[in-house]
Amino acid sequence: MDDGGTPVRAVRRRAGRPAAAVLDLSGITHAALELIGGKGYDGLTMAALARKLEVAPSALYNHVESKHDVLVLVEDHLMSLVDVSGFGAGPWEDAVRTWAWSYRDAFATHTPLIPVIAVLPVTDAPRTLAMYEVVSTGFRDAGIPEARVVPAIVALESFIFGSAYDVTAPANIFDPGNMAESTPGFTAAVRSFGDEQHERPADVAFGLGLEALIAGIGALRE
Amino acid sequence: MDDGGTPVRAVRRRAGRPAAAVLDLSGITHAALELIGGKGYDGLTMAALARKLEVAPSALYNHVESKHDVLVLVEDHLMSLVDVSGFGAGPWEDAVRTWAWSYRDAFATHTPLIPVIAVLPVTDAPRTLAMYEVVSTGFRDAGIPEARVVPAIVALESFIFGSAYDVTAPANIFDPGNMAESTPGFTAAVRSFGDEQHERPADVAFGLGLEALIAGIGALRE
DNA sequence: TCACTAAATGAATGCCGTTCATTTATTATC
DNA sequence: GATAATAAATGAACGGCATTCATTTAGTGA
Repeated sequence: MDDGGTPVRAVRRRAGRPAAAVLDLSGITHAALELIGGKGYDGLTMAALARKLEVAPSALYNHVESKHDVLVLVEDHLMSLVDVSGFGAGPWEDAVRTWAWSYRDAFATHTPLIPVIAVLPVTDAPRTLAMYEVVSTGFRDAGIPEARVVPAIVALESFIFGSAYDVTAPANIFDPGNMAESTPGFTAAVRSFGDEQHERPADVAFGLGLEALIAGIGALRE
Repeated sequence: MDDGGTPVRAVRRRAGRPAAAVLDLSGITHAALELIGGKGYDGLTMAALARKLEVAPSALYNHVESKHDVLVLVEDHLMSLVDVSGFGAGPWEDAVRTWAWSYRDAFATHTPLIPVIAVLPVTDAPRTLAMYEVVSTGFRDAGIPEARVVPAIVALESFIFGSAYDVTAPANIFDPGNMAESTPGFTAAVRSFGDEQHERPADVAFGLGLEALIAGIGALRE
């Protein structure tokens, strides 16, 4: 596997503008995704990105203003993996389920992007905006009062972001260890949950919360 | 305001163990909170922390293993601000409301801790564990089946964490800007929401989602 | 008394994102 | 067609970051 550790070019490119541009936003995005796939977000550094693209680190700054821009590129790419196909093609509840599960799954392996998305003006991410257009239209057409569409989506997204973290939590996160005696109620609850689970714990919690949100928001329809 | 920029000590302490210990975990925690209060999490560096405590940066490593440990100290301190007083003192729904709103508020100004909490084994944070004990007992006593207590809490927490980010989002985050024409459904929804809001937008979304979760989880009682 | 441990200093390390002067090629203008 | 402006690369440098380590000094237990 190419870890981006060693440049493959035989000869160094000499200074100055090359005949054909080496870099573009799409190439930067995909190189970033490869680095993340290999070593996670720790592996995504401007130096490693430059190495993988066989340029000097400073060359990247002709195309992005900062590393934050790179994260936005990756975020907007991932957003195109979110499945909005259910809206307008069946019951609203099913569309929301498909959307929410695919949204959580897309970002569960990209949690470092969550702080970026959560406060990112939609203008900066065209595919993200396109996703909102489909979803908000789907909510309106399902009968959600227009003034409630945005808060309903925000509530669902907040739940999705938090749940994406949960997927990455270690299996023993709730093991009270040697504190078990002083926390009998919690310890019993953790045991009882562990005993009867078939699905992944994170999936049980996500399913439970999602169905509650769908029911509560669905009740707003008129 | 003390920004921790300049050490106040007149004379340098000479090398070697001092007669009385200068540092302890509580002092480190409170100095960290002061730094965060002043300049946010960008201001929380090991060097700034050392400056505020009037020690060399390396001295901190006699008390914590890494900066991550400092974040855990802060996290566990904040968890004691979460209001669990409602459990056992009135209706379950009211207890959950009090708990959830105070939990979200405690971490809305500390979102960089969320990636830390979300994957932190409870053993490492005694106050966090104590909070779970009260909440899980409250859920069980309210009639939530024992095997559902943990996923119910996890679902609520996921929503709370995501919502904490939402509080910090810029006011114009949903302004579609010059893309408004291509996203008419979303643009109309954003307008309609903006027109009639009285509360803070983040509070409307949080209230909506929280009531849905309370209703859905409450329906599990037997 | 003496070894061991705890807690401080201060110097050094390697990595990080970013900036800037410089070089070269393309594009736009007269 | 010359010339100016712009775009895209290199390579050297910067300050800041968390962390490590040798060293010094003081308290502690055998």
